[in-house]
Amino acid sequence: MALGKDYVAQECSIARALEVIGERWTLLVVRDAFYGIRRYSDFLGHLGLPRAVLATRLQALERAGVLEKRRYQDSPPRDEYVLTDSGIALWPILRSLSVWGTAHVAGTKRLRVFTHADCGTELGSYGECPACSTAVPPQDVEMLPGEGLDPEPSDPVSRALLRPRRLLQPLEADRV
Amino acid sequence: MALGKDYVAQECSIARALEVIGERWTLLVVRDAFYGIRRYSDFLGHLGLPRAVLATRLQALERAGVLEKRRYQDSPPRDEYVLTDSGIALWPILRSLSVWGTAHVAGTKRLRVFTHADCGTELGSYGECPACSTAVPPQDVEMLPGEGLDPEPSDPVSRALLRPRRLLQPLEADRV
DNA sequence: CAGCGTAGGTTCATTCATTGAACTCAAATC
DNA sequence: GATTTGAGTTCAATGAATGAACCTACGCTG
Repeated sequence: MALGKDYVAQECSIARALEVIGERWTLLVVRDAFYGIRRYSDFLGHLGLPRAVLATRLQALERAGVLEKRRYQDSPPRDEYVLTDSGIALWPILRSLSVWGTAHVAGTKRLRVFTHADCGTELGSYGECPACSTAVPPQDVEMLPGEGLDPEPSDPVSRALLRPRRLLQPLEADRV
Repeated sequence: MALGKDYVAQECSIARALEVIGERWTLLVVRDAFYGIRRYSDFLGHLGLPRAVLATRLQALERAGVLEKRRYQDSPPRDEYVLTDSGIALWPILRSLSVWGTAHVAGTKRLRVFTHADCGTELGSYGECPACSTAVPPQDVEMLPGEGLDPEPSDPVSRALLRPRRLLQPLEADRV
């Protein structure tokens, strides 16, 4: 988001946050990173966005310190994009967006259910566990498919995401 | 956000939420509504966005049921835009964005401080009161200027917002 | 009552971002 | 040697954002 056109005039931490994660597709890339997606081609296949936009977003998120690019093999050279601590701190934002979307956008069924892995209780509005009354870190969140989800999606990433899984757990582990 | 270019392929409540509030400027309009701004000209002066964009956003938010347009005088006819219950439910999203922006975007000082009006305690990350351990509804949130804020802003709306005030309280009440 | 001011918009040309398709490049595999 | 695969970059066409100017209905002032 560039100059004059950016939110620079805004003395506001919300505006600053939106400078980083407010562009089109950006938060969906971050969401996918929470789902365990780490590779360019998996983001591409799952999000269905233009390659050029994905490359731009990944670079911007890396520069902002939300994602870290790391080499996972040398020959051929391949990199993966992993959430940093700063990126993991975005979880409450995604959680509150998801809660609001389910409750207030017409026709949104429960598509995914998030539970506290330790006790199986469904998370509250802020991502806390009502039973244990603690904030649940994303590592301890279990994601389960909800009723509204297509049971036979065409792309392999969506198919892998139909299985219950921990947030942040790399997708490679249980690829079909 | 139109077709093919929208997030329709995404079976995801986050994507649905972003369809409504994910466009440029939209969340800042909503933020201003929480600050008590209700009139076209006040949004315009405070946000500094093009009039055409403001008109488009206000209409979209009204259609989505986030804002309600209501006539507050008949001659000349004047309308104001007020948050609906669905709009007020966006508060946790704004709160978590603000917390993340302050903590993780370089150089962001505390610009505004939010406290539980009943007890004066500063809100926690999710907008809860650590002292009373309850979620604080925006009506009960007091907003105070932080250190990083310009003490002599040029536009009258920013000047009015330097005073401590309740969220959602109409700005007209204490206009300078 | 003529002229000016004001709130709340539209319209318009220019600039900028997004899209979708095609192209590149290096390494691995057939 | 030919093909495939991952990870990009380049490019023309489309769509959205910007900033300025214009419009309209009403109220106010002299």
